[in-house]
Amino acid sequence: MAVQGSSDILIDELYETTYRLRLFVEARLREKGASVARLRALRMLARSEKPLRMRDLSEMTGVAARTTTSLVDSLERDGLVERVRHPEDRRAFLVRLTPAGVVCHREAEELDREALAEATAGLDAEDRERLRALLARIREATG
Amino acid sequence: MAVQGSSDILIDELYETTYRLRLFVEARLREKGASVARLRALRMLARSEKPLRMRDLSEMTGVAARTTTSLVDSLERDGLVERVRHPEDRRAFLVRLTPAGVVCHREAEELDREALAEATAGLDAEDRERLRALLARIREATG
DNA sequence: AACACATGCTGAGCATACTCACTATGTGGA
DNA sequence: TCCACATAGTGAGTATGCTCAGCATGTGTT
Repeated sequence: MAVQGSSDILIDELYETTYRLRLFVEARLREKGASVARLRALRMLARSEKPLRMRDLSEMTGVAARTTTSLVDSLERDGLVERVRHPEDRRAFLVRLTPAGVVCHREAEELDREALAEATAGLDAEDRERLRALLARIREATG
Repeated sequence: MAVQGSSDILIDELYETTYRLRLFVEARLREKGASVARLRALRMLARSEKPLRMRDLSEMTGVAARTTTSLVDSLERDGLVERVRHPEDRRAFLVRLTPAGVVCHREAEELDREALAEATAGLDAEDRERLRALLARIREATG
């Protein structure tokens, strides 16, 4: 019982830490019209040599296809990406960064790096390895 | 640069771990018509001697007042809680568990304990303390 | 008593995620 | 060739969170 009680608290702290970290990063990204979800998509588009299909973007960012539709809608409204018909597959769209999207990505990436470095400043290399190992053990247990 | 790159990965792992853990727990709670958000509210109502004001429930669960309104709407639709007018403050409602809510809470609490114990089964007491300390250091850096 | 301000809750609207159902299109086998 | 099945994207609906605006009510001050 005492052991179970202690995992409750531990997991609460894990949730709380992740939540606060997210707020911390979101607050900085918002200044440049970005967000964690947006940055993930912009990053994949920037890394890719060629425009990406919606499907590929979904898989690379790790969210459901439907979520990508909404996200790309919003990025497109803001002029950061554009959808182009796939030249060979008429079902598909290709998504690519606009010049404004390239700029937004670059700035957001910089802010993200700064924020994450700041958030983990209290951890040295050994701490990071230790944390990584502990998190990996939880992931193993949760499939 | 290498250091910043490594915090990226570390934080991604933190997000990923929390996300998967959430799915793991949600899947179990769903069987009983509960969820993480619902359980948090049911738990506070169960712990309290007296019915709680919406405001108090918000503070105890750590979410915005508006979020509590929607959550209580949903719990009320499912017959797990009920709103009663506050006898002295006509602006306020008191929220209390119904008998069905008491049962749902008890079952969800049990499933939650099991799931969390399972998720953290790979960690001994020392690991937990270490993880807790590392998380605390991130929280310190993020305000 | 009356006004100013604070508090309690909810409507409206947004962001991020999900599932399920559907349309349009591609593809492989009979 | 044509039918069955798979795949690409999105509409509809839901859950969980947020902010801002607004109404009703409480409270304290003059």
